Amino acid sequence: MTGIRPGSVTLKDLAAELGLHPSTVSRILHGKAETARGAAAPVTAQRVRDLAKKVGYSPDPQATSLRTRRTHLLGVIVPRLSDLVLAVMYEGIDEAADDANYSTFVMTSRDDTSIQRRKMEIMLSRRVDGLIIGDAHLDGNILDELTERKVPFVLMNRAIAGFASATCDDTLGGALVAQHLWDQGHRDVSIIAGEPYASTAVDRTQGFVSRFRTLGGTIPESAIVWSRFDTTGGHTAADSILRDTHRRPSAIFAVNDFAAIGAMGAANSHGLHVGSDLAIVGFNDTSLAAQLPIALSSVRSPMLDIGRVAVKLLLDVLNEDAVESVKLLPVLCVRDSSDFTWAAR
Amino acid sequence: MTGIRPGSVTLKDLAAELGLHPSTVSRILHGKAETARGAAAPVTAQRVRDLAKKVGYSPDPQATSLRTRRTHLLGVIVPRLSDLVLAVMYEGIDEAADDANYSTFVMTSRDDTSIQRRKMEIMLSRRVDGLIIGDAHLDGNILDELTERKVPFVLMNRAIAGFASATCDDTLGGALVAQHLWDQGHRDVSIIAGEPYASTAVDRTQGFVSRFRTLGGTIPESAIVWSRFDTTGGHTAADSILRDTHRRPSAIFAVNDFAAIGAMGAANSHGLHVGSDLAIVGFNDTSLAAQLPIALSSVRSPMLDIGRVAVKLLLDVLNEDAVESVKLLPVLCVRDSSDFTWAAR
DNA sequence: GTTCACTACCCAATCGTTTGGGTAGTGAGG
DNA sequence: CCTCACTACCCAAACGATTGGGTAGTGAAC
Repeated sequence: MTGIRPGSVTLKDLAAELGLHPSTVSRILHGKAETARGAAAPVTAQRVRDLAKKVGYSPDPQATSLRTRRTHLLGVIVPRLSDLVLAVMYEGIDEAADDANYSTFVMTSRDDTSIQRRKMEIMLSRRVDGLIIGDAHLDGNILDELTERKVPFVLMNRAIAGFASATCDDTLGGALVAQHLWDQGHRDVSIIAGEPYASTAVDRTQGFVSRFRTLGGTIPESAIVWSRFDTTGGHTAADSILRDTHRRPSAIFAVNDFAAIGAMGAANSHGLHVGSDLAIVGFNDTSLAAQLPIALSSVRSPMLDIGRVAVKLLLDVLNEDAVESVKLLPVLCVRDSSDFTWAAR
Repeated sequence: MTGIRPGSVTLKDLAAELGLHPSTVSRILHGKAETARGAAAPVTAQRVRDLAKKVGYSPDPQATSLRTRRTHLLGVIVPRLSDLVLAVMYEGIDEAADDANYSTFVMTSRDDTSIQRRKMEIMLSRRVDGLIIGDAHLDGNILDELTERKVPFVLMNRAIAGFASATCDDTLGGALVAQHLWDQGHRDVSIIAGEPYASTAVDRTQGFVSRFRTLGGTIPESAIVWSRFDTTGGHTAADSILRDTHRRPSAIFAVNDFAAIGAMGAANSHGLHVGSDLAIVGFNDTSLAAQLPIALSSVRSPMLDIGRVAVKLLLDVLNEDAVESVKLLPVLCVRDSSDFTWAAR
């Protein structure tokens, strides 16, 4: 690293220094093995590589992609990075992209479809090679448009039928919780279901409901409360559930840890002790769950891997390989917030 | 938006369509008012703009920056995005950058100086216009190197003497907590101090200690425990504090909300009720603090603004304006975890 | 002593913009 | 009529890399 700043030295400089033509230097430094072989004598090649390293040559990505029409840039769009779940997935993306020599742009949409559109256009105008979409809405009309415009993309976290995606098996995750709560003796349960436009919310809820019914339980429609994914959303939802005097559930399944934490707060203010008076189970097993004053049961979803897989899928799309959606397996982690046999009461 | 994909139509296409020269079109579309005036007749200018809009022309950023040597790209480096504090700051950056027509690259370093170096090189090789550094270590030797290489950069969140930074007034924040705990009657306090290489940790601790001593209190060295910034770090630190039978504090100040949450977990397992047996105060007032089963007192730091200010500072540096570090004001939010007058016991 | 196949290179166009420097044409002033 | 200052443009050379297509030179085979 002798160059004051990368970019100070160009291919032409190297060529001039060595008395070669820039094209020759280019082939040596960036060509595939075969091209490089044909391009220069081994000694010359070595001289070039040595000098390049010595002066800290690094190719100008702008120039390269102007010519090649490839930016080695991936666009990532998520609702928000202040949602730990998405942040962790993004860390997975970042790692995988880095390994594959790509860089990523990440933008946030706050789950607002017009912002979503705008940010996507920004990314496309930056000429990203492809898009990882982490904020897909179930009425995915933007996606059809992208397909038509031949923009390479894959979905992450949320799935939409007909598009390649990297997700957790949310239906199974919901089912695991239903089974657990049923086994613990809970017969009256409510669900804090999340946003109805997100497949994560819908699938987890649906997985829960269908398993619970299969086991012989009943879940009235009124027991399913849609909500935001954050703590205040969970608080509000739980509050409305607990205020209903007709039917007070013995357990609540929140499709997201933060909503679950909000629900814990609400339970508290209703004078209920989480764990003994009311069971609560979350989803994602974020790093907080186990550390809470009352440890939260949660379904662990492989967030980091979801991000990594999303990159892999997108790279496959870019290589025009066939791609299949990937559903990663969730694991239930039972903790104090739901580890209490209700039947024993 | 008629173009199938942005990038399909070029300046040359527009020019050909209108029977003009590309340079004329360029001046009309991208020139400053004065240049544009001299470049074309108002009618022509309007024709050009109309066509550009109609066919959805968007300039190729690669070509532009190849020529101008400006990428309109800002590099951001933070320890991790899965730390809510940094994630929120990044959202502030993203907003401000967007407003100023810049895009951002964000990379994570896990506070590892060698990764830090590597990621910075990646960003520089991408030719970012400047860097926002959110993971500065107090022994900031990388920074001297960057200065020497004439890389424009500013610091965020963590400050280092001699470099422009956007931070919270951490010393004051610490002092606020000291005052509060003292007023509540606490005389035996411990500090979960965070990582010693981070100015946030050091300044908050120092601000606390010096105010507490000014008030007449004593804080032995052994009452200050350095730790990681996350929940497990806080748990471990609190555990070691509470296990000490010689001296059990009535209050703990954790310089970070997550560490505070970990400390709550530890208090729990020691059979202490947070709020009445032990006061705990965190820092940053993340969105979780108020929602926890026992609401956490915390110092609110303007995280979003810190991000926004960082962008502003960096843009100033890029414009070669003089820049001054900015310290934003923290506000103490008292909640159940410390709202109990000790003196009344 | 041609022809042939290599080897080890060079040449020039190209990607899409920007920008310093022209230059025809027009109308006014002297 | 000539000069002068505009106006409204055009021209061409960059920026740094890539890539299809050369071409001199060498050694061997026929």
